[in-house]
This record gives sequence, C-alpha cells and structure tokens, in this order.
Amino acid sequence: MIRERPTLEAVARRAGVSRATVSRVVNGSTSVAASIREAVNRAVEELGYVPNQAARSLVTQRTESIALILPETANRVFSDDLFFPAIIRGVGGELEAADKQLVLMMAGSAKSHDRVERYAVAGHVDGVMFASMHGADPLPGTLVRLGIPVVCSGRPIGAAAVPYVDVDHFGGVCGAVRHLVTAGRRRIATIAGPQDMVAGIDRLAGYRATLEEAGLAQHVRIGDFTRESGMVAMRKLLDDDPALDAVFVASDMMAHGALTALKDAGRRVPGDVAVIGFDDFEISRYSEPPLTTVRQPIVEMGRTMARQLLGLINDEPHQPDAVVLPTELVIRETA
Amino acid sequence: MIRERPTLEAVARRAGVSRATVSRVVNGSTSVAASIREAVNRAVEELGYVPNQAARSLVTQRTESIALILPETANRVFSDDLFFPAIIRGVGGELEAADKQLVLMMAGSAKSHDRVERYAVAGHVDGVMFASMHGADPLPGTLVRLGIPVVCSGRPIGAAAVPYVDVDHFGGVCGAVRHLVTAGRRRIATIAGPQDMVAGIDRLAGYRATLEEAGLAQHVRIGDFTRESGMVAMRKLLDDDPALDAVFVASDMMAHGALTALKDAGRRVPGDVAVIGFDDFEISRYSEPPLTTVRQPIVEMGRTMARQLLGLINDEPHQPDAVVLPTELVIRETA
DNA sequence: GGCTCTCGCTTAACCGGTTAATCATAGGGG
DNA sequence: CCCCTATGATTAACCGGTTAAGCGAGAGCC
Repeated sequence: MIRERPTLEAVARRAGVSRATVSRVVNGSTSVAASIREAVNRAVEELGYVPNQAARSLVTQRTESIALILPETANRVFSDDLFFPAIIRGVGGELEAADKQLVLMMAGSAKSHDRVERYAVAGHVDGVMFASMHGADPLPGTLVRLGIPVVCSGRPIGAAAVPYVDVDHFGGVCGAVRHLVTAGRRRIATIAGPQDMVAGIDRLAGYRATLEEAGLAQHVRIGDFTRESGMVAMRKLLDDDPALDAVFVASDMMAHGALTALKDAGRRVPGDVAVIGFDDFEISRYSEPPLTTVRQPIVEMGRTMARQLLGLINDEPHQPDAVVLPTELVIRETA
Repeated sequence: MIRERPTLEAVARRAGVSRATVSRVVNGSTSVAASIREAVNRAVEELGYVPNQAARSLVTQRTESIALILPETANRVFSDDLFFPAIIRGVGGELEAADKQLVLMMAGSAKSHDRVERYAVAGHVDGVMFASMHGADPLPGTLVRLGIPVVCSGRPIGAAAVPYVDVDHFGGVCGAVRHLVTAGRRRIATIAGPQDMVAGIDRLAGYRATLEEAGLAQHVRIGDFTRESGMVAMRKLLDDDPALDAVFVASDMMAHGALTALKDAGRRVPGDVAVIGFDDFEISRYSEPPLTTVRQPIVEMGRTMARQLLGLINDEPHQPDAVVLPTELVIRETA
C-alpha cells in the first residue's frame, strides 16, 4: 500500500546522472545542460519524485513554514469571536501565495506558552506571528532577541521592540465619538475593552480625548469584548446615568450585547440612545437595527503581517517596524 | 544575536558521553544508568538544548504534525461561517494535548488542491484531516490509497472508503420536522443546503422522509448556507406558498436570513410561521426571536476527528471507520 | 577460576537532501 | 600541437539526529 517514496538517488540512477545534478535541476539551477535537465525532469515525472522536506530543512536550516500564535487556549478562541478567523484568512491567503505553510498554535496556558517558545526556538518554523495578545507578553521579545523573525498584530505592550501591524484605534474612535457629538449627543458613555490589551486601551483613550475636547462628562464601563459583557456593562451604564443618549462600544460583539440590554430597558436605538461599535463584523450589518461601527480591516491586517514577516525572513531591506492601517466609520442606523 | 543552537554532539561532549546515550536520555529510554541520565539532563539544561525536528524527522519518518484541509479558498473560508472556526477549535485542542502541530491548508483552487496533495504525499505531515468538503473530492481517497492516515469531517460522497466523523443529520432533521408537525404545522417548507455536500443532501432527505411519513406536501428551495441565500430562498418560498406556516432551514446562517425575510414580509415568528434552523451557533441564542435549532456538536466533531486520526497514526487497533455523533433539538422561541 | 549472560555504553551506519571542492572535457588561442 | 580556460558534471562532506550492532565489565553459576 505504502508506495516507497523515490529519493534523489533513485531519480539520479534513472536519469543516469549524479545526485548533485538532480538536486540542481530540481532547484532550478541554470548551469545544467538542457539535455540533461530534460532527462532529469522526465525521471522525476516518471517516478513521481517529491523532495523530502526534512532532509532539505536539515541542511538549508529553513522549514518553509510559519507559526501563527493565538494567545488563548484552544477552548476559548473562536468561541464567539470573529477576529481570529479573519486574521487567519488574511495570513493564510498571503502565505499560500508565498508557498509557505501555516502552523497554528494556541498559547493560553503557561504550559502551552512554554511549548510555543520551545517550538519556535527549535527552529521548526522560519518565523512567528502573534495575534493580538494580552498584557505585556515577553515571548515576542524573547524570540526577537534569539534572532527569530517576529511580527505582532496589535502594538505590543511593554518595552520590547517588536515589529507589528496595527490599526488606528485612536483615530477611528475619535472619528466615531466626534460623529456622536456632532449629532448633538451630550451624554456619551463608553463600554471599553480589556485594559490589558492595546485595542482596549487605545480605544478608551480615543473616547476620553474626544470627550475632553468637547467638554463632556465621561461614563466608562469595562467589558471583555464578549457579547455577554456588553450586556452587563450597558445595564450598569444605564444605572449610572439613565438619561445617557449615546454609547461608544469598543467592539461589535459588545455592541450587540448593548443593543439587547437597551431594548430590554425600553430604550429606542437610535432615538433614545445612539450606539457605535468597533470592528464591522459581518453580523453587524444584520443587527436590529444595523450597527453603525468603526471598520478595522482585519483580513488586511493578517495579509500585512504575513507580508512583513516574509520580508523579514528573506531579509529584504526597508522593513518598517510598524504598519498602522486606517479605520473607517461605517454609518448604518444606530447612530 | 542568533545564538548557535546546541546539538546532540555538544550535549554529549559536555556530559562526557556519546551522542547515542544523549539521544536515549532525551527520548526517555529506560536503559540508562541514573547517574548518567542525571549528567545528561544537566548538560541539556545548561546548554538549553532542543532537538532539531528536521533531523529527527529525517530518520524517524515522522513529523509530529498534522494537516487540516479546509476546502475553500482562503478568501471564502471564515467569511460568514462559524463552522470552520469551531472545527479548528476542537482539532486544535486535541492535537495540542497530543503534542502535535496543526498545519492549516486551504484547498480551494485546483492549483492549491494540487499543492495539498503534493504536500501530504511528500510526507510533510503524519496525517490529514479534511473539513466538510464539496462534491466527490478524490483527494481523500487518493491519500488513503497512498497509505496516508486520513479522516474526513462529514461522510465523503463517492465510493472511496475513507474514515470519517459526521453528525446524525437525518435523525436531527427528522426530530425537528416532527416537532413542527406535532405542533400542528401543516404547510412546512424547507430551505435546503447545497446538494453537493452531505450536510445538504442528508438534511433534505430528513425533511422529505418526515413529511412523507406525515402525508404533507413538500416545498423546497435550495440555498448555499449563507445568510444571503437564506433570505432569497425564504422570499421564494413565500411566493410559492404565501400560506406556509413553518420552515425548516438547513443552517442557522440561512435561518437568520429567513428570519429577516419573514419580518420584511410581515410574518410573525412563530405566530404565523415557525422556523427551525440547524447548527446552533452562538448567534442563534441572540436572534430576534431566539432561534429554535438542531444542535450539532461541531467542536466535538473536531475533537473526534483528531482522536481518530491520532489512533490511525499510532495504528491502534479497533479504529472505527465512521463515527456519527448525535444531534439535539434546542427549543427556543421560533418554533 | 573460567564461562556465560546481562547490562549499559559506544561505535558507526543511515535517513535524504545541499553544496563546496574537484575533475573531465571540449573549445579557443598562441 | 599544446596549454589554458570555461563549462558542466561528479565526488564527498555535511546537516543533526536515531538505532542496530558491537563491546567491555561486572554478576551469576558451576
């Protein structure tokens, strides 16, 4: 059943040349006579030869594969979230085009965190990408110090100088909140994201800056980006200030939770309370009412990360340390 | 910057033993004296030795990694879909526990399809898992014939005898439709899934069988599992039979589309029309009204696939050719 | 005491490629 | 005609592990 896989040696014998020559042909070296190249290719074809990556990696020190680290345990990732799938989609497309393999790793527990480090350090991959992580994770910095190409999605917290790709959280939020102010809203609250993530911190900063600029009072509640936490936070905000007339919510998921809470509390949206989210997930086009939100180009982030990493790996010059992609206010019906 | 990675040789020198002995200690062989084992472990520790997987694979013919093939181009996967993320979650968790790596591959285009085959055949992975594919894809069968361990999610169409994990589509749908019948519904339509996928075919079969059994007329429209297609199909069904009083929708996404279409058409749910979906995605708990649906344990499917594949790889005996997981009717408010 | 057996380590072959160094051959110049 | 060079192939070393076979020493047995 298991057909013995032909080796370079076999191809060489069949083509009547040496291993080295076959290797050269397979790797597209130019200095091989056309007739020989022809013969080798025929032999490759006939035997169905495919090079053994392990053997190749052993000598080239390259694996042609790249890790994407998701900073949650496998059980939590993807539960309610549309962020990681989109990142994967962007990364995957770009790597496929470059003929690299995508190795997915979850790094939630301390144990798996360790595993990831060992894996990367062991040279199983040519480079590592981190998807938006929590807190000041030392791992990216560690890997960089070891000379492993790394790119993060989301500006890393902490001192480590790690290349990253992020979106303009601050600018996007400012635009959104200003939109509320311009529309005459005066009691504008926010449901912020976790304050151990840049996405949470920067979006809250944008809210604060804009309200300060407008001379309005701030009402803040913190969520964890889940729908459930959005509901809870919205209820608390309504307790805090029953007369609030707008809320900027730092993620679409939480915004959906907020919408539910508002409906339960008998508020009309946007009549009584305007709502703006952040993300622009697909589902937000279908919420009731359709959600006004700040679009961040997640797939594009994935693509950009991959491109940057590939650049680093091939050490192309002029690799920017950071790329910040623009966000865009998408106006639908909630504000 | 790039610290030279220590090799077995280096560890052996430091510990004052031979390469072979170090190898044995590293791989946990028992027949090594405690004192030597001690010394070797110390050397490993001090040097920060991590074995080189390429070298190891070369001789063991094992890569400790496993491919998950997603049968869409990277651009389409994950767009609106919550199925693949859940599969990944299940698979990822199980593989992590087994210390295997997950290699993600998209196989949409013919070109990438080829790439996947070459990759698997080249022995880059110890086994391959296919996530629900379209039509009668020959690839799984091909790989099986080459002796590569394969497991599919979703019973494969066609003759190939490939181990698979699936859910009880038919039974689940029968239960759901029977629920509608029992509730007194008499004009029960369905929005079926694509008829080139088992999930689409079997669910339609369940609908047909149950209605036949109940002696009721069948109204069928086909969608492609997207929300949009659900909306369109629902409108068509209402054209077909404005008086229909229930609809079984073969996926939650399409059900959400159908809900929108029903609302637009002025139908109350479940008053005028009862709706039952299939999947039980997270979002279905939050639709308006919350969706009654057939739950399929997607994460568990992923886990089971991974377990089966690991069993095959370690050629444990008694590997079932097929595992069919149960589905469960989750009654909320739409029926 | 000598023989055999066992235990535990070392030696060395091998996995399947890449590539630097080497060598054969044909062509060109003097 | 001979020597030199360019071209293009081959030889062989190496990547970093695993593991079968070999071997030395201590224990058990008669």
